[in-house]
Amino acid sequence: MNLMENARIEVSNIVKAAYEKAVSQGLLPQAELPKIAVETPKDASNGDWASTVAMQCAKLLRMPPRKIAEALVENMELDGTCFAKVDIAGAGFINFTYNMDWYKNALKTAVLEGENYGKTKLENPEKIMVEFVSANPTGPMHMGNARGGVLGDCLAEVLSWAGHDVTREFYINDAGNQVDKFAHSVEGRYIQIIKGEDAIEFDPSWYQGADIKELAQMLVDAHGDKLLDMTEEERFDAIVGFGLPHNIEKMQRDLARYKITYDVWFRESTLHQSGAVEETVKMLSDAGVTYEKDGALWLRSTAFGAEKDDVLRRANGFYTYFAADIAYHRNKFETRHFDRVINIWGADHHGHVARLQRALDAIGLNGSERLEIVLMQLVRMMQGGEVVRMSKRTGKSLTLSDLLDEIPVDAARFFFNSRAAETQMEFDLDLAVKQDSENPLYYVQYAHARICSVIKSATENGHALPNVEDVDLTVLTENDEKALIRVIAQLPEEIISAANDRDPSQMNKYGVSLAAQFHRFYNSCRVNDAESAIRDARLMLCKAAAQTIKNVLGMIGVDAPEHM
RNA sequence: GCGCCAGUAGCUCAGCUGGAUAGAGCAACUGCCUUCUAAGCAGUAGGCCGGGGGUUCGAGUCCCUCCUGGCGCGCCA
Repeated sequence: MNLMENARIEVSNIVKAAYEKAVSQGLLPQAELPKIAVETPKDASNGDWASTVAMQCAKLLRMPPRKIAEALVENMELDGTCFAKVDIAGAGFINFTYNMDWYKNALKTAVLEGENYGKTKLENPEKIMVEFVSANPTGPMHMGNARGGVLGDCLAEVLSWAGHDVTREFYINDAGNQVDKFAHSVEGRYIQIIKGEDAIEFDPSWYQGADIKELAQMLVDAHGDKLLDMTEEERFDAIVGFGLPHNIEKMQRDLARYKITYDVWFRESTLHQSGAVEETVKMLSDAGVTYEKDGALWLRSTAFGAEKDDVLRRANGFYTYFAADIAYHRNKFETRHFDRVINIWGADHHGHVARLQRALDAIGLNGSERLEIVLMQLVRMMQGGEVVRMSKRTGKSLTLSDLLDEIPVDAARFFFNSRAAETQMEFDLDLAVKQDSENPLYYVQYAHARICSVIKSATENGHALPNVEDVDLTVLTENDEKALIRVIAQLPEEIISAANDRDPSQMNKYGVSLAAQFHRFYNSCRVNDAESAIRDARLMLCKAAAQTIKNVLGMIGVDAPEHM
């Protein structure tokens, strides 16, 4: 249990005990109290914790809130708790203030736990898969993938810090219509290269990106015109067999450059080959939720509240992406035994969330509870004050590797993790390139570098970091010192909250507030000029702050530089 | 038409399960380096929290409704 959670429980217990005592003295009427409301005041001058129980119960106890608060506070026992004092404010707020022991413990915990500070150990960790990006291997990754990549990677990391057993997975859509389209696009360009532009008319359904032409050229370089002699099927296999692995390797390289590595790359085609798709569709049929119409096999989605039924197997005999997706998720739950699966999807896929969950429900996998989808709004790219349209057809899209050519990886990662998934983001490339010092990332990194510099300077003056057990931490009584300790102490709860909300952007916000409090401390409290007892305690505080920043930045996947 | 997400300072956004005078950053203005990194700090200015109803001790937060913006509603993925 972390210090914050512990304090919350103590407040609740103190209030409950005080109520019992007040009742026994006849100060308050006997009643069944609701769950004691405990919160952290926004303004630290109102104490570290507050209970609004007095207002909450005014009606129930038929007394003015302040009277209730007075009766409670009179009967409160703080000995043995982490609080030094309690007082009443405003309409009847009961405010609790930490004692020095709490500060001492908080700081010591951070120092001793070091690079593990913030981690939670769960008795029953969940086995969670985070599936993210899963871009089509038919072309380069775009800016939406850039955002999804960071959100997924950071979410996975946060979940893992919160104590879960996390697997990162990339689903490769190497089957279906998109692959056919891809093959035809490359084939067309291949023929154009061999026989000339006029030999085959450009088909508007082709992908138009330069990458398609490059692939065609590579095939020409490797095989000359030999593909023309093949049957259509052989040619298709040759193109796909070369093109997809080529693209997948490129995606892996780009993602590695983006500091994302996956545990599993899962191919959709394996589901078709193994018969898992067919088998899954049969399960749905056996469950009685399908029917045939117009030569196709349909899922009775309307029975689950959807507006329309969905096709599982097309009239041409091929399974739809939806059917494969059900099979894929069945594989996640049934074959690989994940307790929970979290997918990061673009908001444009929101229509698929419910039907996939319901289809899984229908085959007994409880998708409504165990499959969670984080919907991410797509990113609007701005350049020169104009929206840059992303389009595979025109091939004009900005790719992930373009982005990384323009701005540092850490800046991109921090930026894309700075907002919750559902907020719409604008990405101004012009600003991102030049905006260095305005970027909050540098604000946080700067705090870390500053601390390292302070510690280095201490060491150079013969004051190496002492052992935390040998330092009297209770000399840290300045407001900015205590405020910094309080922020540091929040880390474990911040991580748990980010994990539970599936919102890793909370870690960015926390990192900024931590850096801000350090900068304030730095400006008001000298470390190396202070007398030795205070200097040592402040050095400990610096060490804890640096470690906390480093852990937070590490979670986001960005470096904590020692000097800038 | 239906569904999902959003609407808070000039701009980009925080605001946790309803709580105390609604907060940051950028932009503007004023101070602070003979002292550990000024990529910093302190301060000033800037707000019918989209509109209107409702719920209650108390609403930016919850409910209803309307307005505006983004995205969906394929035998594509």
